Formats: sequence, structure tokens, C-alpha cells
Amino acid sequence: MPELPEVETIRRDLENVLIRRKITSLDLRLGKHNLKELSFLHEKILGQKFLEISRRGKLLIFHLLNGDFLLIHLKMTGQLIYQDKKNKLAGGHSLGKKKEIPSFEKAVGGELPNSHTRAIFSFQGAGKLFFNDMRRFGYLRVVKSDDLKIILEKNYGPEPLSQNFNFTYFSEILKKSNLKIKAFLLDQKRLAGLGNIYVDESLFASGILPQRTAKSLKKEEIRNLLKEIKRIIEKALKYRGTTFSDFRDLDGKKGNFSNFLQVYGRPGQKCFKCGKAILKTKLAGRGTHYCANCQK
DNA sequence: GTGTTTGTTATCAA
DNA sequence: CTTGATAACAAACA
Repeated sequence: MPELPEVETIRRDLENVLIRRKITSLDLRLGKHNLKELSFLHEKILGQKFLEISRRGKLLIFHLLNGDFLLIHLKMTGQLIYQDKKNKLAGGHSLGKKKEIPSFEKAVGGELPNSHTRAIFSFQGAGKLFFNDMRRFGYLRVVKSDDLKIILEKNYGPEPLSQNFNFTYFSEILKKSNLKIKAFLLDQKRLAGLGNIYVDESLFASGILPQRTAKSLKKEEIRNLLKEIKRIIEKALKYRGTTFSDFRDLDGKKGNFSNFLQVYGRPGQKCFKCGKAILKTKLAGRGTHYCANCQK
């Protein structure tokens, strides 16, 4: 489940290998329903170069030579894996007996393309970029500059690490909403980039129950939550994201923030702070992890 | 066969 | 019109 830190990790790696390299071929392997809208992708992409690769929330934005933009959203299980001309993974996964490889390893282990590969970009110099997406939620499309502007304005709130995400903004929008804080933080229009994992982690770190309504948060709680969101996103970036199941970086390697998760994926286990069991419930249609003792 | 996993959007109700 | 709640999507696994 790539969220901001995972997508940003990929973006930084992409920038290191793909800038200004000519795209020499594009191989699409998408479902029938996608074929029509993607039939124009070849002519929009071939011969182009990426001048810049940026990100907004969980959306990757490739700036093309001709002024258009290629958008790639990984949604739940999307991966971008780059292999150089030797067609070898930088991560150096050694794949032994196939039976012992967990299913999520298959997406990146060994040979690419695999059955989940939806697109393959080839670059001058023979490097290849593989877009894999087991569950097919992800997408790629090319848009004009004006359209991109509209898309970003309409769907994306401030970046968590930006100055725009500050106490004034946060408290203003919080007090206007009847949403539960969990649902509130998942809303990309209010704050861009958090997903299920980092929302649960941020609420635990700031001692706030996910069931609380946004408008019920007190000044100190808002300050605390703001601080913890920034701290956790920064730390997750430092450790190149969280791999719970599918996430891989550009080299196919896992993210290391998984080792720091306090509540996500730990239902029934002891809270690291107080020792009581971590609870799990469903909120905003999502699995929600918290400690009823540490969060009020 | 059932329930679960989640990012985003569509749909519906108030 | 706005806000919020919920279903739907897809594929794999326990």
C-alpha cells in the first residue's frame, strides 16, 4: 500500500536513473477495458524524455519534453521496478526453490516481466522500467498541463511536510468537520499522502482515539497530531517506506519503516508503551489499529 | 464459499 | 450545494 513515503522513495530513485533518457518503446499489457483509453499512450510517450519527476500526495508526475505529463498512480499493489541492461536486480535477490518464496516476493523476484506486469518502458541504453500491479487498481495516463492543474487543485490538500500544513490550517479544517479523525486524515483533499498505515501510526503517536470526531480535538491534541504526522512521515522517508506486503522500491527492495510500526498490523499484540493488547476495529471502511489505554 | 486486505471514486442520503 | 457514509472495484490468501 504505497503512501507518501513509499511513493516519494520511488520518485527519488526514479530521478536518479531516468531523467533525460529517451523512451524507445512501450509495451502495454492491460485488461481489455483499459485498452481503448491507453491506445494513444504510445504516440504520447515514444521518443519523449522525463525532464523532471515530481509527486503530489501518492501521485507520481513525470514531466515530458513536450510539456505534457505522464501520471502514474500505484493505488494498492502497484510497483515500479527498474532493471538495467544486465537485466539484474540491484537488490540481488537470490531466488532458490520457488515453493519457499512468499507470494508477494514473486512480484519482484526473478524474471520480469511477470504475470502482473502491466507496462514496460524501455530507455535508450537498454534500461527497462516495469509497472507491475497485481490488483489492477493503479493507472497511467498522459494529461495536458491545464488538466494536471485542475486535477491537483481539485483532489489534493497540502503536503504533510510543507509549510502549508501548519497549526492554523489544520485547526481551521478540523473544527469544521464532523468526520471521525481517522476518516478525516485519510481524505486526500484535506491532507495529501497519508493512507491507512500512517494514519493509524500518527493517531497512536499522538494519543488520540481514531473514533474521535475531527472537531472534538483540543488545541494541544491538534498541535501534537500535527507534530507526530510530520515526524512519522519524515522518519518513514528516512527508512525508505513501509513494506507490509507489496511495496518495493525501484530496486525491488523492501522498506524498513516496517520495523518501527507501533500499531498497524499488530492486533492482539502488546502495546509497546503500556503492554495492553492492541485492538483492531473497522472505521471508515478500513482496518483500524489502536491502543485503548494510550489513546484517549 | 467467506471474509479480509486498501486507494479512490461513484452513489446515495440527509 | 454540501457533507458524510457506504459500496464497489480487483485479486489473492487464510
